[in-house]
Formats: sequence, C-alpha cells, structure tokens
Amino acid sequence: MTSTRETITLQADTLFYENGFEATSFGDIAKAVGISRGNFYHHFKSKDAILDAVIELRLARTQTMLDNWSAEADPQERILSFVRILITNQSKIMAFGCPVGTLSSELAKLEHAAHPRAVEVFDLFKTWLVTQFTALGHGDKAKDHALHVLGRSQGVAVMAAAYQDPDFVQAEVDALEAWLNTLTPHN
Amino acid sequence: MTSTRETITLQADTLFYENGFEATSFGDIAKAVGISRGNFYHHFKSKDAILDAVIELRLARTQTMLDNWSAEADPQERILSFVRILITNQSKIMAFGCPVGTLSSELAKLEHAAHPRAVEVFDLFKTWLVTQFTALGHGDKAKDHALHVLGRSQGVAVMAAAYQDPDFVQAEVDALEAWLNTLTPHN
DNA sequence: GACAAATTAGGACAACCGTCCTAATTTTCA
DNA sequence: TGAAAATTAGGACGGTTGTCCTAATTTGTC
Repeated sequence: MTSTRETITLQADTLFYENGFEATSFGDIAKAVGISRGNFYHHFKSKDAILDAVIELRLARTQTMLDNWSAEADPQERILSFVRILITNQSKIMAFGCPVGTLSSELAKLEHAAHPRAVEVFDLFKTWLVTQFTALGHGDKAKDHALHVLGRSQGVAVMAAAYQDPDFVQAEVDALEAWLNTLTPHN
Repeated sequence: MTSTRETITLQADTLFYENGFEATSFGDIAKAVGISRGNFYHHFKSKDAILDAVIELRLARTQTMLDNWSAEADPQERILSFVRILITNQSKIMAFGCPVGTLSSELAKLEHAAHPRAVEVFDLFKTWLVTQFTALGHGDKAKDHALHVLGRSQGVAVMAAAYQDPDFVQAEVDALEAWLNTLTPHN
C-alpha cells in the first residue's frame, strides 16, 4: 500500500539517478508514475520539493543499510561491506556513476539550495566509517581514514562510469582491501 | 586576434564546466560572448557542435599540459606534476569538481553521443601516465597504476566539491605521493 | 569606390519547461 | 445515504529552450 506521494518519490529517485536532476522533467516523472502532470501539485508544490523528498528517501535508505552492516561483528568486515557496494551495484555504477557523488556534483554546479542536504548522505557514510575506524583503534586518524575510503570509492565510481571496465572496479576494490589490511594487521 | 568561433568555444568551455552542459543555454553563451543569439548558427549549427568544439579544445589543452610536464627529467616527478593539479586548481575544483570527471558523468547520464569523445581526455592522461610508470620500470603493472592514480584524483575532486575542505585535498595529495614512494623507493 | 562574401542583429517558430487553476471524480466517514 | 474531503485529469499561463530565417551591416578584394 504505497501512497502516490511515495510512488512519485521512488520514480523521481530513479530518474534523478539515471538521467540527472536537471534533465528530468515533470513530464518524465508523471509518465513513469502514470498520473497527469497537473495533478502533481497536490503532492508536491515544486520540483525542488520532490528533490527534497528524494534526498530524504536516500538518507533513510542509507541509514538502514548502515544499520544492517553494523550487525557484522568485526569493524574491518563492516568497512569491507561498504567498499563492496562497488561490486554489488557494479552494473548501475558503470552506467550512471554513484548516486551520491553525481547528485552532489550536479547540485554544486547548479548552486542549488539542496546541495548541503545532498551532501548529508556523504555525512552518514563518513560518520559511520569514523565509528568503525575508531573501533579499530585508529583514534585521531579515524576521520582521515573515513574520508580516504569515501574518496577512493568515489573515484572508482567516476572511472567506472567513464570506462565501463569491471576488471578495474575489482582491482580497485582489492587494492582498497589491501590498504585496509596494511592499516590493521590481522594477527 | 581570437576569432568569434574561438571566443564562443572558450566561453562555452567555462560555462559547461561551472554550470554544467545541460544547464547552460544558448542565451547564456551568447550573453557571455556578447553576440546575439540568432547569430550563433553562423558559427555552430547546433549546441552539440559547440560541445564537440569544447571537447576538442580540452583535448588540445590537455595534450599541451602533458607535453610540458614531460620536460621534467624524472618520471616520478612528472607523475607528481599530474597529482598536484589538485592543489594548483584547488579553488575551482572545490567549487565545480574536475572538468573531465563531471562532464563525463553528465554525458553518461544523458546518454549523449559525445560521451566517448569526452572520455578521450581521460585517455590522454591514462596513456601519458602509463608511459611514466613504464619508464619507472613497472611493466605490466603500468596500466593498473595509471588508472589507480586517475581514480584517486577523481575521488579527491568529488569529495572536494562536496565538502570544500582544503586540508582533505592536501592530505590526499600527500597520501598519493606516499603511495608513489612506496612503489618506487628512492635510493 | 564597387561588389561579393562574411558576419551580424533581431525576431519568428514550435516545443517544452515548471507552475497553477478549475472542474470533475473518487474516497472517506458520520 | 449524503455531505465533506481528498484526489484526479486536463488544460492554460508565461517563460525559456534549441533552431531557423531574413534583412541589414560590415568586411575584404579587385
């Protein structure tokens, strides 16, 4: 029993990811949802309001995903769960890049008011990663390591979308795993 | 004595970078150049034609930059020249990301015909980096190392545009330099 | 100085954009 | 069952988009 508002948000989320925010029109979303264009304003008063809802959806989804990964006993294994979304979502990432990174980049160029809110998805990952690195005993280096892992993942996503090369993605995931092992020798 | 066509290309290059390709209109370019909108089609028959010219401009600029770096005697130092564009162009990158990466990402989402051509800028960097790593004696690992450096740089650019944190950029550049030293110990 | 070519400005064009309004329909519930 | 509320379709709106046309102006050349 998903409400029309939810359906709009879900479809907009997909379209914003696959085609970009600017390139997605009201008509595109209306067609995907199967409602008339004019009816829209009963659910959202503007396109920006839809963007806000999409960002909140992504924030909630991300938090749920992070909570699930926290079930893992070993913090190192938790971090690997994060790194491996590059493999899990490989085909989508090779086609459209990372949803977080590409939206952040687009909203930055548009100087869109929702940019800081979109970056909060990064914050969720960052905070969670800091927690894991702290648990591994990396103290004041935890934040640096968290941003490092985030950045490496973003770089892989950009190059994956440029070249569509699964071997590169796998090699970089392996390299990140090796780097993690360098940080924390498993005795 | 720059021709109108050159001026259009230069202004479009800046606007595409700072605002995005899709978000930049003919009117925006016309205003920046200082000519009427209708006059445009005497120089470019379509917006895509302007994009092609911009990409070719970037290809030429990139090649020139790589040639200049090749003057450096030590291949390791050449690679560092590449890494340090993150510092040189820091403020622009924090505002708009990497021009190569963001255009590639946008054109991928638009399924634009010019996407492969835009990726050729990456190819220039890649080929050049492969040459440097080969000169350092990394043989069959040269290509992997080249893509690794490219990816790391892209990741830094994405995160820089998200957080506008110069310290993060500097830390990542240092980390990349340290990684390079790990690869090739300087005795 | 005359004439052809290159370049220009300005506006027309159809299509689409985000937004908004209205009137009809469906749903809810006392 | 009937009235109130929620939801819907369809279209109008002003503005902007990329594209194209025409007529005027500038430029270059003999």
